[in-house]
Amino acid sequence: MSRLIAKESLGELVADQLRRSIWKREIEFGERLIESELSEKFDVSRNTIRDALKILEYEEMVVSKPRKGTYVSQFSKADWQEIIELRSLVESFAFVKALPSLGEKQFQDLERILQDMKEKTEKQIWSDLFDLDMKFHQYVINLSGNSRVIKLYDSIQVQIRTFLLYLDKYYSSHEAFYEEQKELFDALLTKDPVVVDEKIRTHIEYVEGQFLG
Amino acid sequence: MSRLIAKESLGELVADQLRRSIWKREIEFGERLIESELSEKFDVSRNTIRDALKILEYEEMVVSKPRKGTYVSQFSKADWQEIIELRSLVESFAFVKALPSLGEKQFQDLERILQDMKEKTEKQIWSDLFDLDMKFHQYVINLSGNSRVIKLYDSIQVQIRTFLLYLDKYYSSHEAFYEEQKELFDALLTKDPVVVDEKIRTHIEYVEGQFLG
DNA sequence: CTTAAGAAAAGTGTCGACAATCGACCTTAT
DNA sequence: ATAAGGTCGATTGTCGACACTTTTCTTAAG
Repeated sequence: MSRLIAKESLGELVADQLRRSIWKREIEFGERLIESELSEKFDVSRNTIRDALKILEYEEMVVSKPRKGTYVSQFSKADWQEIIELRSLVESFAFVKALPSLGEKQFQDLERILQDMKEKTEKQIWSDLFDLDMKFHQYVINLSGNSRVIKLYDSIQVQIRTFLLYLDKYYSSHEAFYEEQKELFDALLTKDPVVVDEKIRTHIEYVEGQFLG
Repeated sequence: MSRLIAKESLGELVADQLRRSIWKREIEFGERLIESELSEKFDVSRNTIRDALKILEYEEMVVSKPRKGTYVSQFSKADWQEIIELRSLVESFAFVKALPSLGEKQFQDLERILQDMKEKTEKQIWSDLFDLDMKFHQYVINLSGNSRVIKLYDSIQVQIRTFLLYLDKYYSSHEAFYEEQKELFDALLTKDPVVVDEKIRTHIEYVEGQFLG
């Protein structure tokens, strides 16, 4: 990944921290982020903070109104629908496009991730389970080979991660979550574009849609 | 300067200027952009220039390597294929999604744009023709109602505009360009999702694909 | 000549300070 | 009591300066 080649800039580092803080709920949704405060807290210049906020803004994790300030995004149901719609579109496209690149090795890698998920399912550790889920999807997307789609998905995924954090309150069964993923894996095994496309859409709808009554 | 109207930040303003400069070929593809030079040229601080460059980077109009500098993007054929692929995906989705919102008024608006295109076609003014083409597509996309898709398309469109500027060297017939657009309009009139989806994909392929032998 | 090492120049990353703007509070006249 | 208008503190927008990295130039040895 490009991030490993070029050591992250200070701004990206701060953005990572902030993102995690949001995920951990140390920062509330809708909360206002004040540059000078953050500047002091992270012990970097306000300028660097602004860089970080711009990254988060690109990911739609924060919204900033000129001369008003920047606030942590509050996702409405309409927002989630938009995100899911976009994710579904991009992901089904990328998955189908990745099919030709799925060989022995790739399936083994994916199976390993699935295996890890099974463990985490037994241990009931939601956050790890989500991370693995994202890893699984990202792995396939990367095989699609369209760098712009990959980059786009990266930013969608940040939002998805935020969404899944909400989900754990509503989504009761770890096992069902795992089973769903397994079915997706099986769909990939068929290497049939129509099957995969169909499965992706129902998968996303199943995993995420049920929250949006 | 007395830009009292300026809702846009100084950075965005500079980004606009730079974008145009690239389109006008006042700045070459692949050229290195030096912050301090631009800072002097536009008479703003280097910090503001950095903001502008970040915007352009988001649009993929420039590429910047940490501590190395930022360069105007040089699009390879592979890049164009990626862009066209992504455009095709996003646009066919958005067009179909916009169908229910297409009423009397909307068709009239579109017809007017088409009319303008006809004029420009006769006058053989490529750049205006392209602008109208983009306006047409954007109009429909906006009706799709998914703000994330709209935002995504905005950034794709900047690249498309750059592409079309290349195209005019290879694309000889103004009339054919107009006729294609007219067919797209007719497809919309049917309000049939399958027809529209199909037409969008062939339209984009036709207009842009032929350049990529 | 070619190449390597090191000095100088150029350019980017980061910082603290000042200016412009916004929002809350207070005053005052109806 | 309330609404228009003014004042002040808080916060963002913009700037110039310095630190550090990369590139270029110089020069001397092989």
